[in-house]
Amino acid sequence: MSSKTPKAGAKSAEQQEKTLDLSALQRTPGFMLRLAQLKFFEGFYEEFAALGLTPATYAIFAVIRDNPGVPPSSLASLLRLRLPNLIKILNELESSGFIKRNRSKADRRAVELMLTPKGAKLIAEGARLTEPYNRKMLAPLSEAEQRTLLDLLNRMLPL
Amino acid sequence: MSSKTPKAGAKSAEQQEKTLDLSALQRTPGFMLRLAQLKFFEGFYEEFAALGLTPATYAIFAVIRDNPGVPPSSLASLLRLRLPNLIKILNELESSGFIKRNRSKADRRAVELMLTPKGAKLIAEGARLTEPYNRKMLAPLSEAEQRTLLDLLNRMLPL
DNA sequence: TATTGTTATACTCTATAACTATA
DNA sequence: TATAGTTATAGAGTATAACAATA
Repeated sequence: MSSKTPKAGAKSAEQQEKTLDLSALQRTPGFMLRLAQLKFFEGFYEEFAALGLTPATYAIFAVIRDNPGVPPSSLASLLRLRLPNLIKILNELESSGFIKRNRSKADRRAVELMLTPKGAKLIAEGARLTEPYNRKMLAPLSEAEQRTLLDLLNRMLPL
Repeated sequence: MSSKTPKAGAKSAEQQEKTLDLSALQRTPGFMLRLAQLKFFEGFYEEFAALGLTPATYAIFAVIRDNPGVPPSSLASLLRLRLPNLIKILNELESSGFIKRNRSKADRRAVELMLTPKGAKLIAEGARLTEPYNRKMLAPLSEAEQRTLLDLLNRMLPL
C-alpha cells in the first residue's frame, strides 16, 4: 500500500513515449504519410529559408520553368491548390518580379505564366539545394530503397 | 508568320495537364508525399464521415485505447500536435462523452486520459473500416508493395 | 450561357503568449 | 523556480461565393 515510490507501478503520469504502444499508428499508412510530410516540410523550410522558397513556391517555379506559358488553372489543379489561393501567391511572385503574366492572344481570358530572369535564377539556385536536401531527409534509407519509395509513391498516384 | 491557327504551335493556352512536363515534381519525394497524404485524408473523410471521425480524432482514440492513462502532453508530442490545439479537441471529445479525464493521484497536475465505453465503441467501429479503407487507398500497389511502402515509411521516421 | 481569372471572405488548422494549479 | 494543463488569441492554409472580361 506504499504510495510515494515513483518507480514501481507508476505507469500513468510517468508513462513516457518510449513505453507507449504505438503499433496501431505505425500500421496506419495515412498517419505515417503525415509524419513523413511534416518531416519533409520542416526540413524544407530550414534548407531553403535563405532563398525565401516554400514548398508551394518551389513547385510553382518548377512547373512554370518546365512549362512556360502554363495557365493558372492548370497549375492550380496540378498542385492541388484552389485557384483563388494560387492567385494570391502569383500576385506576390509577380510583384516581387519573379514571374510575369501574359494575356494569351488566342483567348484573351487566358493567362500565360512565365519566369522572369530573376525567377529563373532563383529556381536554379533552389534546384542546386534539392539533391542534398532529399538525401538528408531520406538518409535512413539506402539509395535503392529511396528509389523504391519514390517509385511506389508515383505508382500510387494518378499524376 | 501565321497567327490564328489554334492547332499548330498553340502550346500556351491549350496546354493541358496531359501534355505538361511534371517530371521535376515526380522526382520530388516531398511533393509526392504531400499528394499521397491529401489522397489519404480525402479518402478518410469519405469513409469515416458516418462515424464523425477525423484523421486526428482517430489517432487520438487509438493511442488512448492502447495506452489508457496517457497524459495530454505525451499524446500531443506523439501526434505532432501543439498541446493547446490538442486540448481543444479533448474538450470536445470529453463533452461529447467519448473520453474521460482523471487527475493523477501521484501528481495532481497530471491528467490521465481514458476512453468511455461510448468512446471505446466508436473506435472499435472505426477500426473495422480501417482495413478496407487502407486497401482502397493503396489499391494500385500489390500487397507486397503495400507492405514495403509502410516498412520504408517506418524506417524513415524516428517513432 | 460557359469559362478564365480575380477579389473578397469565411473557416479550419496551427502557432504563440499568458494564466492556473500543483510540484 | 519549473512543469502540466488550460485559455485566449493570432496567424497560415484552405474553402466557398460572387464578379469582370471574354468566349
